[in-house]
Amino acid sequence: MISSRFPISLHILTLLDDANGAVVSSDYLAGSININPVLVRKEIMNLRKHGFVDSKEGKGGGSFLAKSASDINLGDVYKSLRNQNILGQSKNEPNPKCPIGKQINQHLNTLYSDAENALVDNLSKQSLADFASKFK
Amino acid sequence: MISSRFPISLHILTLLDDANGAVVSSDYLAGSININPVLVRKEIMNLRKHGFVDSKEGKGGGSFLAKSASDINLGDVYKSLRNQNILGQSKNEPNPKCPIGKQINQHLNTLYSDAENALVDNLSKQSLADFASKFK
DNA sequence: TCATTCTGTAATTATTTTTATTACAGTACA
DNA sequence: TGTACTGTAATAAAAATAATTACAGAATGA
Repeated sequence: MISSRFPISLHILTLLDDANGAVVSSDYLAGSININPVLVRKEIMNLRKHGFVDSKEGKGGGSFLAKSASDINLGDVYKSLRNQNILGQSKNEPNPKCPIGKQINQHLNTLYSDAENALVDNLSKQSLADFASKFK
Repeated sequence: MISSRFPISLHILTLLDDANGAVVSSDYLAGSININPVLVRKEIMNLRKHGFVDSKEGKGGGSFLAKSASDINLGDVYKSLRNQNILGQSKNEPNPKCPIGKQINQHLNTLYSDAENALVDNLSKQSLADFASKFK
């Protein structure tokens, strides 16, 4: 299943788009998503690192989109969440003495990265603006 | 990340293909995958339910492919693992008082099922025979 | 026929991953 | 200079996964 971080990130971005440039606090975001504010701040940290949002510290601070919603594409958001290669990464360690087990991870990884590319390509067809427009 | 059940199922199927019709015990499978035999038997139960494999009880028993490896396609294997719709299914319950939160799951689900279709279509390009041939 | 070697399956426990909570330093505003 | 935020670490709680134990039932073959 797509990491639950993806819906959180998308939710944040959608709310920020909805705020129309206004600064939004992590507490407000957490309230809408219904998760802990610290988790929100962690996701924002990632979104900021990837240039999707920016934040302002201190009183009256919060986050806002760092670029136009039409310049943020959902495939890129998805990709921003992977450490290396999200989808597969079999952490399982098959028996190296088995001729199949020995090489299966290598083949699985190829399979996964192809499949994941197809998924990302699909997500990339949509911008945050497209997605957010569904709420209007 | 794709459920870790997918690699397990694929591993099982690949080993059964490799066995060339011979009956393979869940202990042997578990040994190659390096997981608990009971987990293997559970996956086999699912694979059997979907007609990919069949099993023989009792002494000398085990599992074997129920159809030709070229008639088993990886997209179908993937699909056999989902309860309803694997990928997304935001279990998160956003705040219903928030105009965005209220409807986001509905939009996420659409997004997910499109993306998942793209992924499954990609996997469907490959049969078990194609996959297994990489090991030779 | 009966000991043996399997499967099927439930119940329980252990482990890992995910999420929430607490805490507090630092920043900016008024 | 108090207040309302962010940033971040550390810890605890909860949930999801996986392993283990256990045992009934099926098929085989000595």
